[in-house]
Amino acid sequence: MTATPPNPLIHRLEHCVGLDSDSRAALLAAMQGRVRQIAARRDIIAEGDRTDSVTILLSGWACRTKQLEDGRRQIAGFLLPGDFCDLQMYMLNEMDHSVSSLSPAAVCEIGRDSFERLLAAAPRLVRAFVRDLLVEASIQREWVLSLGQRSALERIGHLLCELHVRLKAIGQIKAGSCAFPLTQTELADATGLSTVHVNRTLQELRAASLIVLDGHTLTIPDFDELAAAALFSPAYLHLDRPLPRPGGR
Amino acid sequence: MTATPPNPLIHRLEHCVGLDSDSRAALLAAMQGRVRQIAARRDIIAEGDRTDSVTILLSGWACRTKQLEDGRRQIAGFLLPGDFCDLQMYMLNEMDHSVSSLSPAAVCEIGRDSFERLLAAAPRLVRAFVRDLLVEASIQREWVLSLGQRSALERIGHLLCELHVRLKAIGQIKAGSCAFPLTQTELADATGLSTVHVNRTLQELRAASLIVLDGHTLTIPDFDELAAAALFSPAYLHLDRPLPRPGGR
DNA sequence: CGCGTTCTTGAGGATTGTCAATGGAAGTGG
DNA sequence: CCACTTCCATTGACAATCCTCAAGAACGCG
Repeated sequence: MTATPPNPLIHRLEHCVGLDSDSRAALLAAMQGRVRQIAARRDIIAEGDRTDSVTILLSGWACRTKQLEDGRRQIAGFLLPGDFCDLQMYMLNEMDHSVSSLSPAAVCEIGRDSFERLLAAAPRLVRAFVRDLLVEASIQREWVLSLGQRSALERIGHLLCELHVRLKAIGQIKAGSCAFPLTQTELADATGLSTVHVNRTLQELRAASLIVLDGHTLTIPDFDELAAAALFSPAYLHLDRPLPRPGGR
Repeated sequence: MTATPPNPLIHRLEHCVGLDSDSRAALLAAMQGRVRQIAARRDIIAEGDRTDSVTILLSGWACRTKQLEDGRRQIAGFLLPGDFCDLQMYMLNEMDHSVSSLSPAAVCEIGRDSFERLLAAAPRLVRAFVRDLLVEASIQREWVLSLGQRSALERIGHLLCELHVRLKAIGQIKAGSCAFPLTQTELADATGLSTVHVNRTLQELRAASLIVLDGHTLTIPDFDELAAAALFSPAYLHLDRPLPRPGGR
C-alpha cells in the first residue's frame, strides 16, 4: 500500500551500519511474527508500563507524550517507521512517558529473551542500537533549544524541517512532498503553543511560500529557504556516515 | 576542600550498580592521572569537537549549551560531579553542543583506548554507562515538558527540585541547603526565560517561602511544597533501584 | 446527509520580553 | 589598601508574543 520498504529498521541500519548478512538474518528472524496493527491515536505503550519486550514501529507515525497532572500535554518526540518505541526501557525500570500512534500503525514486538539472544548473536547491532538512542537524545536537546529560544514560526518551521529530513532518510519524500498525518493540535502539543497560534503561524508560513500544507500532504517548495527561516541545521540528526569505528576494523 | 567523595563516579555507580571489586579497580585505574582543573565559565568541550577521550566531571558544576547562529543560547542540561561530559560522542562523530563549567571544576579524561579496554574488562560497566545515558535522555524529555507546558514559576521551581534531588543523591545537600553557583542569567538560559523575568519569579518563590536563595546558597524549606507548586515528581530521574537484571543473575 | 473533529477567525487579555538605569558585590591592578 | 572595572541583581515602564474564549466554516467519516 505505502512505499515503506518491507522492513524499515533493516533498511535504515543498512544505511547506517552496513549490516553483515549474519546480523541481518538474525534481526529479521527476531522480527518474525509478533506484528501488531494499531489504529490512529491509540496508546502503543503507556507511562508506567513495565514491558518485557522491545517494540519497533514498522509503519505509520507515533509520538512520545508526557503529561502533567492537570492535563497539560507535551509531545516530546516523533517516531517514524523503523524507530524503536521503548528501547530505553530495556534498561530503565518503567516507562516515564507514553508512546501513541498518530496514524494507523504497525509495530513489531520482540520478547526480551529473543532480544537478548539477538544482541549476543550480532554484537554490531548493540552499537547500532545505542547509536539510535544517542541520536534520539540529540534530537531532544535540539527540541529543548527550540522550545527555549525559537519563536513560534521558527519552532514550527524547524519541526517541519526535521521531519522532512528524517522522512527523506527513510525514502518517504517524493518531489519535496510527504504524507503529513499531524493535526494542528498535535503540532501545538509538540511546539508548546496553542492551537490557535499554530494555525496563525502556519498561515504565516504559507503566506511566505515556505510551506504548502493542504489536507494531509506537506510540501516544502524550497527547503533551504525554510531551513534558513527556522535556523535549521541538520547536524544534530547525525545522519552523516556510519559508526566511527565498527568494532575494531 | 569540598565534601565531594574523592571519586564521585565510583560513589554513584556503587549505589546504582553495586560494583564488583574488579570493575571498581579497573575503573579507578583508568581514571588515574589525566585530571584537568578548569576555571569557572570555560568551555570544557566545544561544539564540533571530535574528542578521542571520555571526560568525567569530578567536582564543580557544568552544563550543556546549544547556541543559535544569532547568539541565542540555551542550556540543555546540568552536569554534577560524577557525570559524564561527552559519553554520547563516543558513538556519534562530533559534539552537537558544548559543555561548559559553571563553577571551578575538575575533570578526568580517559583516552579512547583505555576506555575500550575498561569496557571489555568490566562488562557490567557498559550497562551502567548506557543506563546513565538513558537517564540523561529522560531528563531531557522532562525539560521538553517544562519548556513546553510549565509556567515561569513552575519551570524554575521544577529545575530547583531536580537539582536538589540530584545533589542529594551525591551527598551534597546538608539540612536542605546546597551550594548554588548559578547566576540568574544561567537560570534564564536553562528555562528559556529572560533574566528580568527570572529575577521576578525568584522573588515570587521567595515571597511564598518556597525557597531561600541568598548569595550562593539555596535552601528549600519544605521540599514537598515546592514540588507541588512546580508539579515535580522524581520518577523521571530513575533513581530507584539498580539495574533490572545485571546480566543474568 | 448528519455529526464530530479539525480548521479558521475575531476580540481581548495575560504572561513574558525588551530597554534602560541603578546599586551593590566582587575582582583587578596599581 | 584604594580606585576602577566588571558582573550581577534589581526595578520601572512599556511592548510583543502568545493565550483564552468563543463561534462559525470546512472537512471527513459513517
